Amino acid sequence: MTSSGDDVHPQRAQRAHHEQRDRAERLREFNRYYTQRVGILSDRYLGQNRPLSEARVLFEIGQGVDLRDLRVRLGLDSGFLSRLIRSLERQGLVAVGPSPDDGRVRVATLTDDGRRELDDLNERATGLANRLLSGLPAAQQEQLVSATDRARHLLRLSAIEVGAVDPSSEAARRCLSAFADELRQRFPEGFDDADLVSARELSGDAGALLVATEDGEARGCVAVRVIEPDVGEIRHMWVHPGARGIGLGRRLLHEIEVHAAGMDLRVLRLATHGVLDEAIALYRSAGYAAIDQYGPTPHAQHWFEKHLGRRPETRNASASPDLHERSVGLAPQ
Amino acid sequence: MTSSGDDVHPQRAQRAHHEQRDRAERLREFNRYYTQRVGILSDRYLGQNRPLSEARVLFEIGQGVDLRDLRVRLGLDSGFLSRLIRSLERQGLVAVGPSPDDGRVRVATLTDDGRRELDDLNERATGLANRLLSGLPAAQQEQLVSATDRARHLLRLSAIEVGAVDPSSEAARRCLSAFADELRQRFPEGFDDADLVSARELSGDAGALLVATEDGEARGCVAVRVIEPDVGEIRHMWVHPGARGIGLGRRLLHEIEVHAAGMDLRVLRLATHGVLDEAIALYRSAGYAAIDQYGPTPHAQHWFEKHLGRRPETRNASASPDLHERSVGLAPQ
DNA sequence: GACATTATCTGACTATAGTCAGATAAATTC
DNA sequence: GAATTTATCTGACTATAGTCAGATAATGTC
Repeated sequence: MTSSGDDVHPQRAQRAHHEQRDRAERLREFNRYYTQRVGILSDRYLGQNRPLSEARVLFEIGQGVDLRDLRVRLGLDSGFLSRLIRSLERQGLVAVGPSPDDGRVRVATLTDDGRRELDDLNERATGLANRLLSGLPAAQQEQLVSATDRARHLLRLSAIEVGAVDPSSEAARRCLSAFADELRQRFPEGFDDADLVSARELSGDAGALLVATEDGEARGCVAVRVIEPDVGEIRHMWVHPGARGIGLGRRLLHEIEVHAAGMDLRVLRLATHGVLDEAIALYRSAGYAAIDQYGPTPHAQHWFEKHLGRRPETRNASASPDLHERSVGLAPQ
Repeated sequence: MTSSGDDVHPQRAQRAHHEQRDRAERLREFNRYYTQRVGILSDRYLGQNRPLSEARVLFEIGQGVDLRDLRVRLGLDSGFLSRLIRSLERQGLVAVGPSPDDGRVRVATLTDDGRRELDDLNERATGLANRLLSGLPAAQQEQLVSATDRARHLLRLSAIEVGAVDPSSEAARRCLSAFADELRQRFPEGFDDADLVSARELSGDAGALLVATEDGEARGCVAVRVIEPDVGEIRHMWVHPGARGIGLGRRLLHEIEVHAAGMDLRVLRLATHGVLDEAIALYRSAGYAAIDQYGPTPHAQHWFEKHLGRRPETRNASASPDLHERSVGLAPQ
């Protein structure tokens, strides 16, 4: 599915394996330090006199929740949750009543006291975070939260699976129609579903469709279609609005390049609409060069091309950092 | 001690407060996501059939530890630890014996079985980290661990306290002598303690000495000395070898600038030796401009100067990101 | 309308994590 | 060398977190 060590040269494969092992150790080192020092933020320190599980439930209730949802979300045993809720009820922090939709389901809401308690909890958590930050000058505070933002985004990205799907499948069609819906809104001239590539053109040797899914939900797609011998065209690059800014576009582009290389394509072209600035910036930074119009490309004002090397991604760690950064696009998006 | 919101203009103070609040929320958001998704790395998933506390003890024993140290390091009740060790002993994973130095103290070591078990534990933890990373292409894996490295360094930096100390105190002298020891090794011509600024020149209106401490241990220092009306000289900038690469030099420079501004100094000068490249790079990126020699400065080949604005740090978030980055040094060190 | 399913609750358990008050023996202080 | 301190151990507790097997009532399926 993902191709981080797909390599024919044993030496390179060896090095890639080594690099990944080191990265795992770096991640573990972070985890050790973080849980030791910041575990405070989540741990019982927040609950003060309250068990952690009760505090967690209080956090999750918010505007009122089905106990059923709560159980699933927190992964709790139904008996355990029942008792937790009962205890919070006795403390006057939550009220439970039947759901209007389903008489079996019970809904928990915060009482005024409960809301106050939750505000307190939040206050304390933010206070702890602030105390942690206040040790640093503003510029370094900003660097710290930028780093944690970035890490959070990439952790989320790592939970998204990207893989080839049958373009005529229900999932594929749903994803493409969400893509079409968005283009309809963004293109001044509108967009017609007929401009989508047919399922036949994305199957077998003719092309491929990759779909990105997070917890089973489609979060983006990208397609490639053979337009000449050795030449493929990237189509339908789309990232769900709720998954933007985490590097999914860049990853999809990488994955489709790997897939295209696997189809023995040597050149990739693509056409894009002038209103899609963020896409244009992505293509440029991923090594695509502007070219003249190369064929019938509806809704397009910009055309790009990239020659795939033997390996679509240069992982040349021994080269200068600058070169590396440019070639694989380490620059922030 | 630290100056992140030291501001005379109420409006600016307001905004600074707002910014810090937002940063706290970003940190909390990271914490929520991280503990939920990666808590796996540290949590009971590692211990498999073993309670978390036993697994933690197993991790910490390593080459053999005093139970006394272990108790302090893990913050455990002595009775509790005693029972944990007893349980691991019964499982044949650790052996305990008396300490050769102190008959009261007991030392725990891993048996062969214990070592195997620890290897297993480590294997599993690295495997989990790898599984997490393997969802990403190599370039984005690298971005992720770079972000966590950076976050770890800055979290550590936030635990370091920087403050003015009496330059004739024991702590100050120890720190300065560590500084002098290092210069003796790095300067081809050697270094004489007589070249250190006297305590008198760093006291009262004449100057100041800031020391950075982590868990009570000195990790660096920096001094300022008034050399002309309105003009101060930065001296004795030093970061402990074990605390390099986390941004402490930059922070010390910032703190001394704030301190100098508080002494109504308007210009800061400094002189540095040619072999200290990393220091020279720091001064440049913090807005210091090279100048001609300005006075008797032993062991120096480079001279720098910076004019302090009313506020030594521009926190001008509304300016272009590029400008901001340049002025406060967001560039990686 | 019989039957299966689902959401919650209750009672009875267990495991883990810890706390606290002495007891004991070695080391340190005076 | 007596008194104090320190490191560990033991026994007796408590709190938290969780599991599991039914019981009950509302819903969905046929």
